[in-house]
Amino acid sequence: MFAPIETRRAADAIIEQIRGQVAEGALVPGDRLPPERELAETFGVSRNTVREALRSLENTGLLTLKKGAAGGAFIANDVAPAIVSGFQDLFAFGVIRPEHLAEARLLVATTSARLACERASDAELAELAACVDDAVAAGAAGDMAARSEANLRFHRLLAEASGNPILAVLTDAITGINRGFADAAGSPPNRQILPSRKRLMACLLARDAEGAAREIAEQVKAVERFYMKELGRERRPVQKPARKGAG
Amino acid sequence: MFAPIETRRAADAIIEQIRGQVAEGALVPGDRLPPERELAETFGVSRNTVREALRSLENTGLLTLKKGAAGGAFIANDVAPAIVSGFQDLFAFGVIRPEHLAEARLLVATTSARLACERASDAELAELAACVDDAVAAGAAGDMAARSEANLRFHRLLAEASGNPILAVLTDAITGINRGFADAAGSPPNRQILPSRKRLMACLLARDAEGAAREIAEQVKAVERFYMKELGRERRPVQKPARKGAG
DNA sequence: ATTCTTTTAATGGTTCAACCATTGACAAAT
DNA sequence: ATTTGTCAATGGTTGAACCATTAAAAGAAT
Repeated sequence: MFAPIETRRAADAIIEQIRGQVAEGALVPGDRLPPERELAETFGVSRNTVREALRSLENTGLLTLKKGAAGGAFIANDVAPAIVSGFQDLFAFGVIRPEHLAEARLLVATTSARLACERASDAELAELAACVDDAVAAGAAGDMAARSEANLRFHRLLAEASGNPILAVLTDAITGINRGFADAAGSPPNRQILPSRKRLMACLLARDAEGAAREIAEQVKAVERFYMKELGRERRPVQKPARKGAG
Repeated sequence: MFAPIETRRAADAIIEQIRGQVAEGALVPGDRLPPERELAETFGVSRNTVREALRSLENTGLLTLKKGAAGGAFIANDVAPAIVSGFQDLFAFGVIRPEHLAEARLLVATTSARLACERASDAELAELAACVDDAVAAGAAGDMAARSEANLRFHRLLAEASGNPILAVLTDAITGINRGFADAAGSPPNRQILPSRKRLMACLLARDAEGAAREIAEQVKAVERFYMKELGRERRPVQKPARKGAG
């Protein structure tokens, strides 16, 4: 007979409206929203409420807030970082565990390699080759951090060369979590990685999809084994700290 | 000689601190944060600033804010929806396009099917079978919406049965975007889907990974073809609405 | 005229104090 | 034992005020 009343929070309604405009294409990257004071009047809420909405949207990468005279809230499609940190959160909560990550890395890397073989442009192949050279140079110079960065960048470039941005985002997400491992375990030896990279580049240039997939699969597995060994050696029991509040 | 000073926003610093506590495991799901007024005093900022931070974190699914006497900010690992809406945003911005989605769907579904063959428990297999039955019943009753939901749920269950939550999250993300297609294009005919589902279930029960992967791949491709045909028929030119503000 | 400096206005960032709305616990009445 | 009323804790919202930053306009010096 009577239906329960729904009371939405004002900020959530604002978020929804802005998201809706973006989804419809009425707001495209670069567009500027009215100033906060004006939005407050338009929505009939206080400026603080508008700010809560804008800040949340900025936090998800949908908006960029710039202060100053020509400032304001601008539509930005910098959403990938939010996805990456979302996966990081899932890892922090233990929903995603290292073995899941390893499996996903293998899947994403091999798929990227296959598709890159079919679709990579000459420019992308050149960039990949240059990335390998960077890793070689960094390794020769003893700069392990730079070498590690180059190796991670290689995965990113490979995913981009696949032509599917979903793979690129996933690579970022996996890399974002993996970076913690790399910091804790140190870098795997170059003598394993670099020859594999050379062979992989040869497969890419020859458009040998299965060969490329096999090559990067072996390399990914080798790196995983290295991490597991290193981290297993100095494994600490899972932190189970004192819980605060009313758990 | 002098380095540029960094002026961080107070709310961002608070977000980072809370995220850090979660990442360290000092805050686990269910834990309750101190009340906003207390947090404001602890951080030495105003309550509004605390709220901006808490609202952003709630928006990303890391916190749940409950009002009332025993209310407060609780740690929640309900992060998956944020990832899903992140992918939806990428689609809205045109970064992810339908062909990317189709490719990803194929990859995720076939991988899920393979892994589910190896790992699915009897209970999970039973749930999958029940889901197929639901779809059959809904189709027989003419409830297209329920049938569509059951079909989408099948993908979700299959991904869960793979044992890798990353696949489950990706399935949610892809489904979230695809739902728009389903609404626009209507439901594909049952006579295509259901026999395929039966064969797939047989493969799962027989632990025939390659057979299962092949089966769901064919079905996914068929559905994609259906959508492309339906949407191509009544294709509208990409909405290019009037741009607001200073683009 | 050109260049440098100053001023000004627009805008986000933050604070404060207050009040409302909801919720759950406890007490009181039945 | 059940209902009802009261109360305190807590998030939700408001409005006004002020600060900090930025870009553009105005003005001054050359």
